[in-house]
Amino acid sequence: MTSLFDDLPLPGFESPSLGSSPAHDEPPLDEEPPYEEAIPDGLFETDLAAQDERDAYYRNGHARPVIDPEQLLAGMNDPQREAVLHHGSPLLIVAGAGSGKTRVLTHRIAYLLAARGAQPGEILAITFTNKAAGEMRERVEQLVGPRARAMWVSTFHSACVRILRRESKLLGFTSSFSIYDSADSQRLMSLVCRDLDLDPKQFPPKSFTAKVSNLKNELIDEETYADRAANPMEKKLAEAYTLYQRRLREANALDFDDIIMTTVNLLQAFPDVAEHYRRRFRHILVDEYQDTNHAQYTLVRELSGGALSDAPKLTADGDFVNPTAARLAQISPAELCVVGDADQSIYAFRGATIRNILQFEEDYPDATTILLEQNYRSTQTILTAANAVIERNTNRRKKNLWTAGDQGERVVGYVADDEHGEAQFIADEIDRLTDEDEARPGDVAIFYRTNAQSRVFEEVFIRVGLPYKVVGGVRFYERKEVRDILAYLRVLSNPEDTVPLRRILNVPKRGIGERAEAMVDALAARERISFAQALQRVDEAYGMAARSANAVKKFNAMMAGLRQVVESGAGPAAVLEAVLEESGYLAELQASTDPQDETRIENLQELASVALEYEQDPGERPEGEDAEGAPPVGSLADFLERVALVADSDQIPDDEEGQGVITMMTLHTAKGLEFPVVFLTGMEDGIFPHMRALNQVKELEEERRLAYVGLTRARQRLYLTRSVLRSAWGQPAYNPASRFLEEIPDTLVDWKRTGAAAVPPARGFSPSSSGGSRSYGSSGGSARSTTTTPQPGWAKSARKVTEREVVALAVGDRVSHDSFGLGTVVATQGVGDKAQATIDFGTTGRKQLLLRYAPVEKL
DNA sequence: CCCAATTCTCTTTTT
DNA sequence: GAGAATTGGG
Repeated sequence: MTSLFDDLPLPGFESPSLGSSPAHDEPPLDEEPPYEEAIPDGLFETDLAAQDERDAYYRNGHARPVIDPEQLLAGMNDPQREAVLHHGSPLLIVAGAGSGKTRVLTHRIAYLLAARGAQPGEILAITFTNKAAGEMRERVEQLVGPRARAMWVSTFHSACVRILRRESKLLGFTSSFSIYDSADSQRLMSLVCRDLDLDPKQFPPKSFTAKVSNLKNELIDEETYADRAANPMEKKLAEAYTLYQRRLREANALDFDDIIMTTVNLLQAFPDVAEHYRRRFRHILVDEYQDTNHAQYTLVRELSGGALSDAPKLTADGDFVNPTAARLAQISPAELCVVGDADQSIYAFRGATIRNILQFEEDYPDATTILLEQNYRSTQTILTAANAVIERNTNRRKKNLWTAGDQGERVVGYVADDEHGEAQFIADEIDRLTDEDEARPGDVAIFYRTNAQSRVFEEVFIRVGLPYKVVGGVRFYERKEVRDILAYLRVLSNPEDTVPLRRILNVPKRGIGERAEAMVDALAARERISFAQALQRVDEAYGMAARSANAVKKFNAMMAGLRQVVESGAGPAAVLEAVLEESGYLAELQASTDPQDETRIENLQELASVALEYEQDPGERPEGEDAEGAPPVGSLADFLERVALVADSDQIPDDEEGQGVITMMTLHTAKGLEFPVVFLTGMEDGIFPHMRALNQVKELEEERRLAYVGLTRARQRLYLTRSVLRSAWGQPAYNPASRFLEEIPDTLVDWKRTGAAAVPPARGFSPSSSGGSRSYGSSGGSARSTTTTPQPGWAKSARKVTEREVVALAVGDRVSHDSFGLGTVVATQGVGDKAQATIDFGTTGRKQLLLRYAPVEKL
């Protein structure tokens, strides 16, 4: 079957048209499809139905398959060719940015099928996002035809879900288990902490959630952790972890991290299951290997076998521990091919470990490494800039990207007075590029470090009328109203699932307050029944007001009615409609006068149309054993599973016909993509690199890799912008230039504007409003406006600061303090009489000072 | 006992 | 500036 989400159109996007392979990585492959006569027998079934299917397939615009192995190698450089041909030992492809790794991967798969007799069912290809999986499948399909559909090309998470659904009985849950996303996990952990009477100040549920996630990524289960917990904090965490897991189990649910960890446990605990998958998957390919965490690493190892540490387990007598283990040891390892680039590892914060790639050779002693350094994407100028930045990282395998192409234009730099000026410059520049036919909106991408930075761009772009799309941020599926309605569907699909049940209990308001809920909870605990069952027995709840009990009964009746709708065989769209009506949710929104509720209704309509499109085209039925345990195609459960694992990057607009839209996203989301024109914004110390990374070498290096990823996304034009003044969570702050800017050789950058006009306001901020933020040096772009020049936020407060002059400080300034002595400014915050500075006084330590009162002097 | 207004706290990045 | 926790009003 296709990867889980291939056919699910995402809100706000045209359905991707099949066959329009986004231009990526490489010069286009052979335009001319091979001859049909050349297709050997067996590539397609020969009966008539299959013939019809094949004809329809080609009429739909698919290229004819390439079956000539020689053609698969045409136009490749030597290392690429070697990577496609290699066989016999584990293969590590170190693929620099833009070096054609997707092409190598897809052609390798095609080659396995065409020339090495591999069956599609023997292939497992793993990527990190559904979009990447979909693209890979599509491109392989273009090469080898529809037989590619029997391959598993999917994300770690969907592949594991598939395995788990099939084997769920072994693990004691049903195949219809729910998947908790991070918001669900968060909520569940909050409930757990409350049950354990933990002081949220001392033991914040949020950090517990993060810690549990880390433990799972390290494959440490709750029992193991409980045994080793030493200090009070760890003991509490162990308690919470244990209860959290129990609650998940009771709800027949798994969280994101469980999906991987449980699959690993399954393979390790049941050798016959491991044997099954090892016999099945003879070729395992992993993309973005540098982003695998320990759990994912182990998963690959268990699936493929053959790692050094994977020696068969023997008893003291030298016998295999059991017959299955003996058989397992005899299965030759799968051919493992991993592709990655340590320089692009940007997910260490969630447990990815570079170790996996750096030590691949140690784990697999007979491994071969192939290095791809030739870049087919960017100009040499861009590559030189990127190389210069990444070279600052230590402990890194040397790698030098180069291109046979042009030098290209210089990188453009711009320093704005504030973030509005930055956005305005970018808008003007895009205007110019499109007017002069240098680029279409769809060619342009804007990257930033944090999602919050997108807002200003949106404001300006709306005003000047530039078409854009923000990828990520408050995601569609994380909007409150969408989650509320999905929670109804989840309860209908899995009645014991407590987290969504409690979410909807009083949404919309129906008179079941906190107290009533707590009483139901108490009843559940007393009777040792689930929350759902306790709801059905409200009458037994102690101390429940009659009014509340009635409200609960009304709720029960409403849910029973909805359940009937489900049992009558209605599809997800129809059920969703019934929920909107019967719950009163839609009515409440319609009655509201809050203009925000109108967008909420639109979002729900969007959700309804997603459901409808799913219902009309629910995708293909998995074949044979792949279907085992999976929810029936078209069912509510299947629909929910598809929406549960959607990622930001799955929503990136495909390069459609026409002008396209400007794409805005975080640097993390940008990985794996490329655009002719790229704006890297917010190049300021404290923004990028992020404040929290400034003081730690390791984190700073990860930020630098992130910068490297950003720089190497650009094909032809690269812009680097920063702003002198920027409002961050309420208060304005001055940030110095990003250190990454200084790491790029001067000669490569053409500064269109430097910070000259933007010296931080002089001492005391004498508020001549033209001082700090003048109108932008816009050069007659059609769409510009001075009205949005922010009335300097500090002007008002600055007026009060007349009695005493506030020292204007910037990061790096040396100061002297009357009692603390000499120090260095490490951060500044706020402006006017609220201006603060964090100052490092060496042995005295670090102090945060309100400058209005602090006796400091700038040196 | 429930709800609405008010006051706080956050924000890196994500499957 | 938004979302959650908290407090006072009904």
